[in-house]
Amino acid sequence: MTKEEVLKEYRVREILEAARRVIGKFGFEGTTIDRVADEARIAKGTIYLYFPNGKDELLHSAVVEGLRDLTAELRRSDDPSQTPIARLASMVRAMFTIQRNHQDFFKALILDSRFVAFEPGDARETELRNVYIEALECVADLLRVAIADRAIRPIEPQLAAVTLFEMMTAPLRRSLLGLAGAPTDADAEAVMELFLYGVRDARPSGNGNA
Amino acid sequence: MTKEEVLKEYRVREILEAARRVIGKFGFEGTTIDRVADEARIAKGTIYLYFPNGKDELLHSAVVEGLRDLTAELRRSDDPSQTPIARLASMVRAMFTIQRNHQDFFKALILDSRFVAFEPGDARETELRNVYIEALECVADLLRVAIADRAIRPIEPQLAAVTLFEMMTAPLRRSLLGLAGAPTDADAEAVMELFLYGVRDARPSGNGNA
Amino acid sequence: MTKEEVLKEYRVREILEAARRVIGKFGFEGTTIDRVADEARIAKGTIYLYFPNGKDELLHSAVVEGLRDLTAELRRSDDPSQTPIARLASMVRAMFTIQRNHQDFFKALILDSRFVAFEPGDARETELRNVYIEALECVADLLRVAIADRAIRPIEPQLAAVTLFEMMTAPLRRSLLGLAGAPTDADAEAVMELFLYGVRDARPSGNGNA
Amino acid sequence: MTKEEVLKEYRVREILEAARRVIGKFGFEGTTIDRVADEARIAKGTIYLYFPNGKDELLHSAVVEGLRDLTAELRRSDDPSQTPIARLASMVRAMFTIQRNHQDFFKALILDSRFVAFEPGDARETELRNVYIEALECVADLLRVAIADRAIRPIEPQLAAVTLFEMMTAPLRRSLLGLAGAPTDADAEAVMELFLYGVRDARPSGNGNA
DNA sequence: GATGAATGAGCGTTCATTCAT
DNA sequence: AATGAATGAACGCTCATTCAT
Repeated sequence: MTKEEVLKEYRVREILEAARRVIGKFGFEGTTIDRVADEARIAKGTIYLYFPNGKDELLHSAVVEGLRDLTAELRRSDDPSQTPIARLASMVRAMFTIQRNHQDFFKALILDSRFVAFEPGDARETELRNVYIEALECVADLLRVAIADRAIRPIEPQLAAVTLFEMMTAPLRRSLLGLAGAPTDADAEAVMELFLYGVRDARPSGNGNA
Repeated sequence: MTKEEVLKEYRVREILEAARRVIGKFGFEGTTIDRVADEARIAKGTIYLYFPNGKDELLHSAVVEGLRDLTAELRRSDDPSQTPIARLASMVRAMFTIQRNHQDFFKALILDSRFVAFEPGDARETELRNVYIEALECVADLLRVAIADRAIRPIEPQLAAVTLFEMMTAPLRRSLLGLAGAPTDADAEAVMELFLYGVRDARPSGNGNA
Repeated sequence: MTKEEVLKEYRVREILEAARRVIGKFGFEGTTIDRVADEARIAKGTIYLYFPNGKDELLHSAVVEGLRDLTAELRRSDDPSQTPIARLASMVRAMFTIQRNHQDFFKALILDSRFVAFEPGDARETELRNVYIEALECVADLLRVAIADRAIRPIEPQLAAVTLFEMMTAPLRRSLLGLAGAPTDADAEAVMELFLYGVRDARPSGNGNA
Repeated sequence: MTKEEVLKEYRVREILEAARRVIGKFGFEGTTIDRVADEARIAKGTIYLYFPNGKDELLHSAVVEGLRDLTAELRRSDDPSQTPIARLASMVRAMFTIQRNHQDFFKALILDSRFVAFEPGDARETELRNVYIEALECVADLLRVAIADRAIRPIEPQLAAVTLFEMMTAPLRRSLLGLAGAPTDADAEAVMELFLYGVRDARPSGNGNA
């Protein structure tokens, strides 16, 4: 990689980080090129050197990078020597940690983003899809292992993974509604337990109607 | 109710429906007063006769009405003579039906909305919260009954309700990612089963590691 | 005059009075048809029955009527049996009284009005001119008498009349600038004295340089 | 001063001059951002670079600048080595000159401005007041000197100054009413004489009734 | 005649984008 | 490469005017 490329990558990263902070502070709708430039301490025009396609591209990249970080973190937190269930629990905890660390950005990402809002066929839609799927597959792969291991039922792994992702937003949503404080580790455990066992009462004396 | 009030309510409804269609087509960010007026086949200024506080109020009302419709539908679908579990299943199916009927709007609502984006203390934030909570409580109440009935475990009903709400977006999200077709009744069943039983393998020979 | 005409004149008067109150409260720029209609307790559309040419015509008429009232008041206050100087003093006092009675309206009229803002040739410009001149001539005629009477110098009566009119706004302007309280009778006397004697020191020991 | 500051000041001046021309042509109510931008041959948005607070700020600045120019001109025209009366006469002549040079603008300023139209407490109201008072004080100070010098009577200098200001608008008003041509030097002399001596006939044979 | 709901031109303002320096 | 002044399309909103009832 040439010196120029290194510099370029550094600049791109700086801009994207600034964009994430701005998104966190002002939401997607409140994110303007001016604010990102200010946050990155560069001139507005400079952004167009690194993101020639403008704002859409920049926001897209910021979201993609956020999801990639998420994926990377999920992978880093994984310890294949553990049982599948323990690994799943680790992943859930890891996602909660990331949510907490980049809280404002993920809050915006979850509540405010148009996730898949590009024109059908737009290359960016594909990329966004792929990076989301990649995060998903971390979990789905683990589910496949767990299924093979008979640790969990033979359900559709991808649907279960999406479901788990959505479940993890529940404590955040509840917090935003003022129904609870910020998500805690206890919430991570609660979500994990719901995901594993559901709500059904398994006690022998349980009411067996369905 | 006087004739004027009837007419006014009719107009308000027409505008809100137009707004919902526009939100569905263009997302929240792409929703402009011009587009709503065009969609409602009225002049731009007319909107301000019925929504004097402008766009924010209009979007807020559209979202609130959407959630109210949801709540109403949940209540209508409920048959208290059934077992709690059967009633829960009905609710899940009802929500899927609504999602299907107003698919684009709910897609925007779920993926794009700033749900709680008003200034803290804004009366609208409170209303939005309340109407969301009302929908939530339909489910939470049912969960309380089910718990009393020992049909489900003594979990925190409100968290479980939020979680169920989030879970129900999973098939929609999956569909939007191109990983599956539009949500079906089968998806409703799958979500219901996950919610009830979780993913854990309950077979006697199951691998019990945790 | 037919019954219809009487009614019409009554309505016109009501609307004009409402307009004057609104102008007083909100200034010319803040005067809208809606506000005038509200103030007159009639429907917006009704105004167009009596002022088919719309807002410009209405404001024009309100100003004209205000000036006519002023003229009428000046005439009513005049007592031809007095000396010209006493009659002038009465007129100045009368103008201050009117200013006080319709303070807000005249404040707007003096400070805010486009007095002669119509297209050249517009019939309304002519009318406005004429009604203003009519008020002016009340004073100018008196000045002519005074000149004939050798009570005042043989100056150009019309210019002197305009000047007196402008001088009378000085206490109001001073008040609006916060440099003094609302115009008082003492201000009327001071203006009158300045108009009669100027500022020059007439004392024998006075410094005679010019 | 850096090059940027010079350029900025130049632009601000250009915009303000354009604004003054537009105000002169269309009056305050007819002054739109579009027209000012057109007149200044810049894009509408550019105005907001130099007047971030928008139209109110722009109009305010235009008026303030106009009054400052007036004050500066009054000071420039003053020659302290002359007698107070001669200095007063110079000031009156100077004001007429300025009126002539920026005729349309001052016409609007005099006839159309809401001079003190901001919310009470608004910093701009204070500034406007102050700049007006500053112009006033040029004259009031001179009047104080003249009083000390016994050239004029011991009248209230500030009221006399406001009165003189108002008197100077008389020829302009007369002209606008079509009662005379544009103000001339002769009008300046006439105003000056009225201000000094009033209208009273001082001839020995004069009619002394009051 | 009286109404007021409906209209849409026109306003002030924002902000993504361009380009001369 | 980096800048930020300049641009102008597009937005939310107001309000004088019209017209069906």
